[in-house]
Amino acid sequence: MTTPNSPIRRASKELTRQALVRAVLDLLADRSLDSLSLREITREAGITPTAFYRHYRDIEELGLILTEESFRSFGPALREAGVRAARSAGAVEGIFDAMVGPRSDSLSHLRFIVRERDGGVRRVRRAIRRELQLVADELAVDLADVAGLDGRDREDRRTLAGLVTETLVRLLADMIDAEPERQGEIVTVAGRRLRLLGLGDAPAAGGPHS
Amino acid sequence: MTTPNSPIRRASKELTRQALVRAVLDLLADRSLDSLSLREITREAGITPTAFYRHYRDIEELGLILTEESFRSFGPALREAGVRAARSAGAVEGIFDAMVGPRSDSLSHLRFIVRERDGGVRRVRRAIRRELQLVADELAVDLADVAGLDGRDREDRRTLAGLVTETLVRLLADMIDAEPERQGEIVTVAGRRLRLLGLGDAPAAGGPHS
DNA sequence: TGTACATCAGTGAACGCGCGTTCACTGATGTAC
DNA sequence: TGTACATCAGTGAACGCGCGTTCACTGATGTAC
Repeated sequence: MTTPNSPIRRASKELTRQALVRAVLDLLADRSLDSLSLREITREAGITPTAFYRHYRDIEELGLILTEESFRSFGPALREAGVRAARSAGAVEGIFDAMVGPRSDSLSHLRFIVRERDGGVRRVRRAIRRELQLVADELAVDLADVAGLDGRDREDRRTLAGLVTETLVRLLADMIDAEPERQGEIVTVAGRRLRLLGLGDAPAAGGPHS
Repeated sequence: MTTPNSPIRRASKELTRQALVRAVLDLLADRSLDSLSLREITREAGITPTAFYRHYRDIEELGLILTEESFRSFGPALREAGVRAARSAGAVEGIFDAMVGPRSDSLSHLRFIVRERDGGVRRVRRAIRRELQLVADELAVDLADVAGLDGRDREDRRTLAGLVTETLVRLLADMIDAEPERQGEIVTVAGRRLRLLGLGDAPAAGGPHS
């Protein structure tokens, strides 16, 4: 009556789930979540359509899982990028590479978040917005340790963190489908925005480093 | 050999086009452009699927027309809102109502722009981004007339205009599908962001009015 | 260790349906004279 | 003003296809003893 758990079965099921997740991330390269068909996804994942139901009720549920998974890597990376940008607005040049380079999935996670943040699936949209809010709030805490910002009050740091988060997300969103020759300009604009927010190498107290 | 133009035929064709545009705007309430089927759109517009081809090659082309049309009303409204916000960050409270109230189509235009800005149709995405860039650039020019900002240089005003535009778009995007009880908080956050940008009732020279 | 049974991820056939696009057409509107 | 012809937005039938979901099934893995 109780045989649900076992190492091999668990591992195998987890593999299929990962295949489904990756299939959606790949298909999302130039599509949006609510335009994907269940058959397309399972075809890409290498299983039959029927098997999908062993894992998720529908595509929306898979989308929520994807949100969670995407933020597991993207969340901390964005937070870290925010701190670096706050320390030195000039650091923005390396942020795109830093966020996409390390793990090869990062690019597709980023794309998923950007695409579905205002996309056609309400629950996914909401989940993404909530997660971004959390990242901004955590960043606000981190900012207390940044030279030049330690004097501001908590509400002020939260507002600043929100603006930094938005600026970085926009930077990344624009970068991922810009032609290479336009990427320089996008980075420059983001740098100017961060400086205008009074970050980094600004006339505030303390230099750009520490 | 030459009978293409005539008042009645033109007017009738224009009516159908408007019906198609409105159909897409309505369907986009909780969907994204690339998930709509041609048959759905024509059904909603009250014509046969075949008739669609008398007007547009495909849905993407209709999406580009929609972008143009949406910005015809939304563009100037956003620009105006930017100026008002720059004059007084407190004015942000009325911006959502001001932008959605006057013309009943405004809400759906706004939703279209927000949803498809990072959506699944590349050419539409690009068109929307380009239009938003134009609005921000025009706003930058307007900002030269705002008390307290007239001293800044051109590049600085452009950067500021970009940040104001992003802040307002985010405000609107969050407002259009927030529960009513959360809308107050969203407006408050936007107001704080604008003040942090040094706008409105800030310690700059000159009062909020004129 | 060996055997009999239970679990359950994945299969493959089948269903009815909506899809995009084609085609030859209709009939109201417009033009020529 | 009347008539014969041209235009062209919209029609309706037809096509082959991929869709989501159901169902009874298979067979590898796990458990009891």
